[in-house]
Amino acid sequence: MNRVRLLVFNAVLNVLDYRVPSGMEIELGSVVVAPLGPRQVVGIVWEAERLPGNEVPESKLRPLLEMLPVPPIPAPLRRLIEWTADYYCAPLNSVARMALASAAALRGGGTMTEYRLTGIEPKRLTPQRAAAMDALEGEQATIRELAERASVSEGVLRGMVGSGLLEPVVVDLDRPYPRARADFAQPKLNEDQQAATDTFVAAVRKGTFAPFLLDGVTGSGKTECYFEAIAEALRRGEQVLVMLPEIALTENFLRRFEARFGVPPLLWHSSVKSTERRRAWRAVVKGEAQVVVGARSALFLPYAKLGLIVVDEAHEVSFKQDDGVRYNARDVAVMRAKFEQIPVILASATPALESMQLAEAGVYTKIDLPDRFGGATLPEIKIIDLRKDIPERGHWLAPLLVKEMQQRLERGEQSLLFLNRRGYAPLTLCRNCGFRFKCPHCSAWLIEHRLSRRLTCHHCGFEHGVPETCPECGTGDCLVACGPGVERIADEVRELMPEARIAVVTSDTINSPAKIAEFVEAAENKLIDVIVGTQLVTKGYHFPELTLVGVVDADMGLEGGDLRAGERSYQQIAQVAGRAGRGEKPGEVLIQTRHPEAPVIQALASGDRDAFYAAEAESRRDAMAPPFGRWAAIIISSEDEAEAKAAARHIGAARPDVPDVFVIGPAPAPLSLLRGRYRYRFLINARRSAELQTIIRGWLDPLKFPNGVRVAVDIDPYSFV
DNA sequence: ATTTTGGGCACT
DNA sequence: GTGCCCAAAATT
Repeated sequence: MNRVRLLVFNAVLNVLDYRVPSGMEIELGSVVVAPLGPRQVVGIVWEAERLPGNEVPESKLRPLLEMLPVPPIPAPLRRLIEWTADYYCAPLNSVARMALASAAALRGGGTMTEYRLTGIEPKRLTPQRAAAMDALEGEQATIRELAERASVSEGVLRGMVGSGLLEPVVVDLDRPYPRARADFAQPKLNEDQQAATDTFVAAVRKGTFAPFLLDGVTGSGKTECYFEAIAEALRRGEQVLVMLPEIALTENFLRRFEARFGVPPLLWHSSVKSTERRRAWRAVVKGEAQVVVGARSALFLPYAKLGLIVVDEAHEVSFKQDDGVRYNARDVAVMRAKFEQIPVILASATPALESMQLAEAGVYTKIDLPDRFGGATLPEIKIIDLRKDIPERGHWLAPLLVKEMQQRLERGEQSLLFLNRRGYAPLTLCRNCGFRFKCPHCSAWLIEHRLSRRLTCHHCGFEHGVPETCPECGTGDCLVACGPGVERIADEVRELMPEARIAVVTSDTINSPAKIAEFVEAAENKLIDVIVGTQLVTKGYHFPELTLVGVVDADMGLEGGDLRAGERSYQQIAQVAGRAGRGEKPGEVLIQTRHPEAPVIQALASGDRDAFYAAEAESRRDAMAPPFGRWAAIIISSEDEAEAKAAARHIGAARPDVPDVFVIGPAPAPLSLLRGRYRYRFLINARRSAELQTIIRGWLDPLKFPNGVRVAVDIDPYSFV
């Protein structure tokens, strides 16, 4: 090869031609450095169609500068990147970027200095040093990380190095990870689990594309089943990717994984520190990383020999990325398995309708785990009609629910209240003049947080202290909180049951692995009577003494006109209901609603899941929504409202006139101001047969926009915001 | 996205 | 002719 096409990491340029200098041994997928104008860029040697007669003349080609010492990006991953860019109407290089960790990781090698306690017992200690000694027992990390962990300044630690309390340790950046052992612990499986396991193990051995939908009720032991598939891949020396929807779920997963395989898996998500990221990336590339557990971004890593993909909680909406490249990691995972020719397991207690349809159509093999493990029974579900069983004024818990909670407290059992709303109250207003606290950067109210005494925007993170007087009319003591959040529900429980020990579980309070571990330990040791939590508590936890789940507001998720609102509510409530009665004692679930007749609520109460899926499928068919039709959104945004509006009109004027494609808009997006950007939106509905992506590309590609305007295409949108 | 270029224009 | 600003073109 003396001439190559290179996918360069530059915002608007994708594939450029370069000359290969003699002596440089490159192949497809090689990662190289190339000159671009006066600067240097990293690129991947790409196989791309070359239009005959349209070639860049030899004289314009500049030579590649350097080949980076990493294995080439394998062909199946290059095909996946192309498929993703094509399907989601995204630039090739922004997809490809997700396959590389950082520029530093590409260079590799080297060492760094970490520090640990020497074990010397000092005679006297300053309070800061004493705190550090306590917090850093058994820890080894960089000064910066240790300082963060011990909540002291870096200066304190440097002082401790000087007086010999901390010692430096030189660490190899690429040091290997401890090996997982496929047969570390023997699993105990019931008959259904064994059958599922046998199927998975056979599929891993066969090593061809095989998508599975592992459909098992909460508590049926799905994890144990796919652990055996992982074990088989490990025995064969293959790598495994496990995707979890939220970092918050990993703590529980890590413990179970370590119990089964003897070592923790590798973690890959956005908050993994850069040095660890780099080490993990290099281990992934060399095939040394055996099992990688991660969020969406772990999907595009260049595994050397991937043998299995598992997507746990596969129905979760957070697998849909809503910024940057808007892809659905669950769907892309299946495509990756296809290109890699390996099995993929989608596990869920409440599969997405799309997945169910694909299973029915025979595209996915459906594996059922109908019973709870160890003889535990599914909880009994009852509906509380809030129109009849009315909570006290200014309260949100119906008398019946309160009575049940009090019984649990007397029996020494635990209750869980679920409300998917952080903070104390979703709206604060002035009783005197009606002023409402609004985010200056978003069209949204500020949410009051009593724990941190701040008003916060949940979209952009804007924060404001709670003022004494109304900023509009100046009246004092006039601000009233409207509506409930988990903090307010916790207050209500405190008032009703003063002796109860209450834990508020939201991303505000449980925001680190240590805090999660602390909470889980407290709950397991019965140091908590009532858990009040957001969606954070709906999954993954197993508390044997938890026998009552109360859903504070089952109607909340149904507002907003989102296509998947019904399904999402069903999944969320079914998941949180699954937390009850996981031990020997049976569980009970109380669902508070103002619409007991709604299909979602009826399906939950009767336990008739099939009826719910059938009803949901019918309403999707009517809306021409997936899987019967297709939706896409185009979101236009700018810091300048007029500019955004003009760009939206510009796009509207060029709308395609194609049969089977219906364009709605432009209209201000539901959140018309988000993070300081004004937003307009088109919705596009198409028949399944329509070439939706081709039509959208043909529509938008010829258009030009001012610099400050961003135009984003969202194929199969989840959030209609 | 960033850098280079070239045209138009005021000023010397 | 020279410097400066801005828009347009190029980047392989």
